[in-house]
Amino acid sequence: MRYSQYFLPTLKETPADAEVISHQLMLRSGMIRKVAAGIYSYLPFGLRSLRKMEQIIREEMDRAGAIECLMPMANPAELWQESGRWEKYGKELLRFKDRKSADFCMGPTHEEVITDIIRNTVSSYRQLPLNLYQIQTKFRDEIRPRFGLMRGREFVMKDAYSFDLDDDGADSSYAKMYQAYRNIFNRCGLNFRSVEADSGAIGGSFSHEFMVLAESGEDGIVSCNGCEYAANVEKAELIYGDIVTPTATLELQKVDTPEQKSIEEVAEFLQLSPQQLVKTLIVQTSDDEVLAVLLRGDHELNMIKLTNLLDVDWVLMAEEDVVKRVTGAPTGFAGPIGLKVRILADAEVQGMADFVVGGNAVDVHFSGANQGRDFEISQFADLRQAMAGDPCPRCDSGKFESWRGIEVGHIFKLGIKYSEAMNATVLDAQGKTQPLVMGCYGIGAGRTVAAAIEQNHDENGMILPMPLAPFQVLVTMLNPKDDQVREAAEKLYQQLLALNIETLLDDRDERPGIKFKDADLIGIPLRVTVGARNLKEGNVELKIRKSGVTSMFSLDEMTPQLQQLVAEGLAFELEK
RNA sequence: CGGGAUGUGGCGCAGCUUGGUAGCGCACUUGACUGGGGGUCAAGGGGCCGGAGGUUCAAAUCCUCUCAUCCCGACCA
Repeated sequence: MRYSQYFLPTLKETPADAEVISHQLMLRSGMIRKVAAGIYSYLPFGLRSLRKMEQIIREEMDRAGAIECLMPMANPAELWQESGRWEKYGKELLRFKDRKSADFCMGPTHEEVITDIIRNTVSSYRQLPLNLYQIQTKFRDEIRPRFGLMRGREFVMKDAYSFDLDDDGADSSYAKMYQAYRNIFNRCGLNFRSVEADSGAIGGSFSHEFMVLAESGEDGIVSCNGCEYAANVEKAELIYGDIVTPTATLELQKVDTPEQKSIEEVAEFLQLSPQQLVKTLIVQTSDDEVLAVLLRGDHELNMIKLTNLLDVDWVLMAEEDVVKRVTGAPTGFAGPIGLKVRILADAEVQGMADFVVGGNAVDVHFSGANQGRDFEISQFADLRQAMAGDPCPRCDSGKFESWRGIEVGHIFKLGIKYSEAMNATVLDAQGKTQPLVMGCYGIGAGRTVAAAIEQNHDENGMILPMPLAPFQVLVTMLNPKDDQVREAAEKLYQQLLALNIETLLDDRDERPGIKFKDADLIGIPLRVTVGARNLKEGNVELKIRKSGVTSMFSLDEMTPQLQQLVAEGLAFELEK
């Protein structure tokens, strides 16, 4: 491709509304443009990366035995009513009516459509197992789209759905997808973790997330430094061992804590560490219960664990007026003593004595508080979020390390949730009707490209790994008016094209500085500079974008050199 | 959905407090020079100041409403 004839509108300055680096660089490098909040156009340069991502996914899905299909964006309401999600999915489901006033929605995921296809076409266990996938545009009307392609409303996703006769079959399908996913992200050159995750709204019995490690990630994950265990902090199990509650040694004492509300403030004010405080969170549930949850001062409540423990649809922090009604004080001073609601506590609290709690009155706390003596806890459970330093639940010696991650893939074992709701069954070998056991498997294609940029950039621009780079080689023709330079660059360009090396020839009539700045910004892995200075010696310069290392080759040596580097950059080994 | 902020040529911004002919840098067009890290000079083109309503002799500027975008939050009691 000739730059002079290409469409690659780069920006010198960072658009004001782009916050994260991948968003900034994708805009600046002419990969994408915003159309509306969370809705983007892919310009040609960005589309090339997206297509490469899709192709890697396609190859690995095919290798794992999945079969590609394509389902529509517009879904009729009936299917969604049948699964119950027309009501349940909430506002993220964008609904609309056709000209006949029939209800439709934009598909945010396609369990309903695929299950409908399968139930109408598959009736025998002999047609199983089956795994169908598509790479398709999804629409989810997110509460808060943000960070460019990272959380868009319209986005390209690969979604796969497996159908098996029984649990064992489904587990095997799941394991194949797990491995395919690891292969995909390895091939992209990403630093990622596959972690255990909560299956959340989609439902199902177990699930894994694939997390690209990056500071800007929206998720917290922990991984063991001694074994393979890794999990989303929402899910990460904690071990508590045998906890003995120490004997109280202090009297309960009221202390004035004027204007001190947060744990940090109170701890600072009383010259204690947050570990010596117990915080009391007032929550309300979908069952309309209000209850209190106690946690050690430096710990975080894990809403998902709490929701699962209580077996309710949701749990929220109580509204200000509810807190006032229950505790008799504004937020900031809640404590367990004298509370009339049910009190739960994180297991860690069981091992604490003589701690500080809120006093249920403005500017008042209690010190020397003790469970059993001063108040009763109805249940202890694992309710907190895992953090760095916590002991691993799977091995003896390991400790958690914590990371931020971008969720680029998520796989679920669904079980029979959808097949039952939608009556998708087959006959087994005994002629008995069985509901299909399903799994579903998603990858955000655009998000993965964005995550790759988050992980691979420097102050001058992005440095996409070879497998995702829009072009493999950039040939920079320094002065197109110099015949020798022009001819040399053209010759090199033609040689590379003949070898099917994806090459961008910067033949623009621009000054060198502009070309170099753009080259760094768009981050093509290999850059060849053809300039009069080196050409006098018959040489051209190679610069590796990632390392910045430059080296000189004769015109004839350059082509095989590039060929080898491209091949190395694309090489991959599959995990077994 | 709650809180905060911002909307002024393609991009980045100033002007708004204290109303009085819409500005700067980059980009763009033409010409000349220049040619290894966003170059120089000269001459140009482009803006219903997000939208609607109001106050006023006069509104980018003040008031009301509205739309859009971004950030934070929905957890630290």
